[in-house]
Amino acid sequence: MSQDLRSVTLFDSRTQKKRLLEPQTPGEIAMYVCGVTVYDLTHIGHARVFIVFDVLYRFLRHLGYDVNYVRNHTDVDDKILKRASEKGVDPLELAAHFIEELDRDMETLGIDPPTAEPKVSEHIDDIIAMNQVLLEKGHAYEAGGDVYYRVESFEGYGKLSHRKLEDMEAGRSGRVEETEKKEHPFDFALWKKSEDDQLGWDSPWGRGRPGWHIECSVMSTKYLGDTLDIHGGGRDLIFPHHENEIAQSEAASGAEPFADFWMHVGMVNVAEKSDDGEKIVRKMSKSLGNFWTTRDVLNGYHPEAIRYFMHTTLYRNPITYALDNLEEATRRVQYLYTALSRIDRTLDRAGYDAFDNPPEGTRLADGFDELVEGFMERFDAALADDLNTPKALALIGEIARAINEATESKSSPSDALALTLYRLRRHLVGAGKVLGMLERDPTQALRELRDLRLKAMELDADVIDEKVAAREKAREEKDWERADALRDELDEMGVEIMDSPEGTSWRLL
RNA sequence: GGCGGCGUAGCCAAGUGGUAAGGCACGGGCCUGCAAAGCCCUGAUUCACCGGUUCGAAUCCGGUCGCCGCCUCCA
Repeated sequence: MSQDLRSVTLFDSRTQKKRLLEPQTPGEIAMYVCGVTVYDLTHIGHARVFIVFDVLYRFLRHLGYDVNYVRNHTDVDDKILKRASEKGVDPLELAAHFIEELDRDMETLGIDPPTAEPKVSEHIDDIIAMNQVLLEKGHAYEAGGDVYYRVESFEGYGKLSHRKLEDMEAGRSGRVEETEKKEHPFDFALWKKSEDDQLGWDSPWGRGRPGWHIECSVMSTKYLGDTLDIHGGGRDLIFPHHENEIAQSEAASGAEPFADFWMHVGMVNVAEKSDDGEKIVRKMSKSLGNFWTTRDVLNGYHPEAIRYFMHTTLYRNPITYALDNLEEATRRVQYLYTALSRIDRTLDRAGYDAFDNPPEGTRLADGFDELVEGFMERFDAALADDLNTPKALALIGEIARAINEATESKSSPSDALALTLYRLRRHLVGAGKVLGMLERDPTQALRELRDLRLKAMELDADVIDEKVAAREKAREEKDWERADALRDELDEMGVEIMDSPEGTSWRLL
């Protein structure tokens, strides 16, 4: 396929510039994203990466690209071995368990499954094969059952992270593992010897297991070829993980570049109090122990609210996880779904189910032409500019405002207004789909949002409904004093009352 | 010490050479029995600070200050 697809500009971390995405095969995209080392539940830093690339995946397909999206699970790793031995379980079973948990969280978040999700444990032979190639080409050496990559053999080492081996030496200060086995302190393990009681596979160098970086080089090229159009992951993977992947892949295949675009997602920060009471904002990470699991956050907030929150900041910038921000995002999602439900209500009033085939000669209502006609183009342009989701959200907000404006009147809508509402809904839902939002039935979504709040506030919907009903009765009797007293009671509980011609509804704040 | 990023209204956050999107909060109005929701109006002569380039800079260059990330496992 090579018809006119909208051109997409992305920021490439290697060249540190925005550039036009020009896939090797027109119309097709080969994309690889580093997944998670599965020894625990995912945290929302992982969730951010998954959401960002989910949007890219959705957007590229929305434009008509055929996307081959591979995201791995690292299920063989020393952290997994450590955790498994602590718990006295089999490492591969531990990993399998956390892959299931990850799948559960990502499904809840509405992450579309990638084309393939390969695991290290299923590619040991391929890893051994790439090691052999690297050994043959002199880019690797064996040392006492281990195999190391010889960083000085690769001229471009450092080209992604923009640093030189010499510069790193200056700051190393004993932090890089030095063994007498290594020729150079920055040489890294492609294969590690396993003790008898450790997980391992037979290899030409004895029983062992893969090093950390090799699995991504192997799996990406196996599924997508020697040159990827896009390779992504969290910012913190730039060095050493992605730098090492380049060294391995380019040295093994001889093809350059390994990836045309390197995309890196900014860190999720968290605000904390330091020891002396100062407010500090710093990176969320396992090693700092200041992380929120995706599961925790999902227990308190709607998946679409989490997605909305992630979309409020450009993917490359850091984002600060804060309850206020999640709550604001929740209210925005509520606002958007409320707008959708207003359309249904208004169209129902006029007896319209849909407006696929508007009556002959029907035009848009006055004042809505510009917004309705150019919308998807503007929306696509926002995302085509390096995934500018904040701008995309602003545009979505315009549609919702227009819907609310168009549904202000309590009377039956004209044909023109019905058509306008129909088109606005299509835009809102269509744009939402690209961001992985607004795909639920509005009534259902609003109920889900409400139920989450009920749970968080430990309230019972029946109790609220009773009070609301009692207030409605009082209102019918024009007993304003009693009605207002009941509303005050509800208000105390955090329940907000909304009267409308269709009756009284409520929501939680 | 090396490399990279950021500093835009009370808060969150786009914009990166052509004269400051959007959201939240605040204030005013419409609607309402009163509210809420929704809608309308309202806020930065200014983009950390100091110089420079330019007809023109938040946007480019140099410097200063502050914050953050990577250089060790990390998404």
